[in-house]
Amino acid sequence: MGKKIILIPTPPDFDFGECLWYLNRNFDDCMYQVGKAELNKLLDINGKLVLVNIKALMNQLQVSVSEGLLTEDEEGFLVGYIENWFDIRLDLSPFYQLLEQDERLAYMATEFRGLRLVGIPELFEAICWAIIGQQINLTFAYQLKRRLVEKYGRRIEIEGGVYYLFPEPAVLTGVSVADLQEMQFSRSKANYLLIVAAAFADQLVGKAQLIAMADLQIRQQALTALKGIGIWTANYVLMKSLKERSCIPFGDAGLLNAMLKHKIISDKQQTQQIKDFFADYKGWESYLVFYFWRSLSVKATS
DNA sequence: AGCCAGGATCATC
DNA sequence: GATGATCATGGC
Repeated sequence: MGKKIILIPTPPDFDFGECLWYLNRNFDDCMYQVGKAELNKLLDINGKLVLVNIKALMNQLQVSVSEGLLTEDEEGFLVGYIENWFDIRLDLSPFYQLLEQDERLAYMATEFRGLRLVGIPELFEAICWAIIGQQINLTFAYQLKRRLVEKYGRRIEIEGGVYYLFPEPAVLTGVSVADLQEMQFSRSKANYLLIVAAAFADQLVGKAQLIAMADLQIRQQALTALKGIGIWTANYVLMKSLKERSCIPFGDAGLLNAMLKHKIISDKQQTQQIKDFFADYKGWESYLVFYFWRSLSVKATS
């Protein structure tokens, strides 16, 4: 790998191991590779394809890149990307205090401590991933994403490993519904993906535009204006890509199962109980959702 | 075999 | 504005 190592300081309530475990839980995500205590991901930095390697040491992340030298700006971009990806610059102690007030959830504050809301910084990727994941099980969803990425995404090969970028919108606009159906996307889902790709290619939608909007409700409206994006998808995307703190993907199958599991509801129809429960987590709704999702995967006892 | 999956849309009441 | 049917396909 590259000679230069970039250091990113991390706060006390940050645990890279917990984040890695989440990334690697039971699924096969093609957008990164988790190794033993390290993470590799291909990034497009200012037009350069750069394989990034991340490890944790003491209170910092050690980041090295495959390409020779990055300019100061490019390095700044990379650091910002990683800080955003792992939501590093956030004090989680208020959230843990809230969890500890509920005996059903208090264990999360210790077992999951240091786990950050792992995001999807690229907005286009986040939207596509949310659409892919609509109404199908995650195992199948990850398969679909892999087929899409391996067919239409840019790639590099380094030391025998193959690493991918998520496909560009402009590439997907040249793809037909039938092409995607061959990969076992449903017709409607294929349609949605192409609509979103066209909107991005035409610059009708973008992360900067979304961030510039006045508030959460306006952002939700901007997203749900696109066919195929309902309120669940909008909230998922805002949580994962813009790090909105108060997004609740109501109706989410995983969220409902987690709330059943923790006996916060006894029936998936109890929408009012769900809203009431989240009312105590103002400003931390997204984190609570994320920790609920985390709770659905169980670590093997060794 | 049958229900479920990190839903959205459209028609209809 | 609420509900219900329909879509679509693999996992378990």
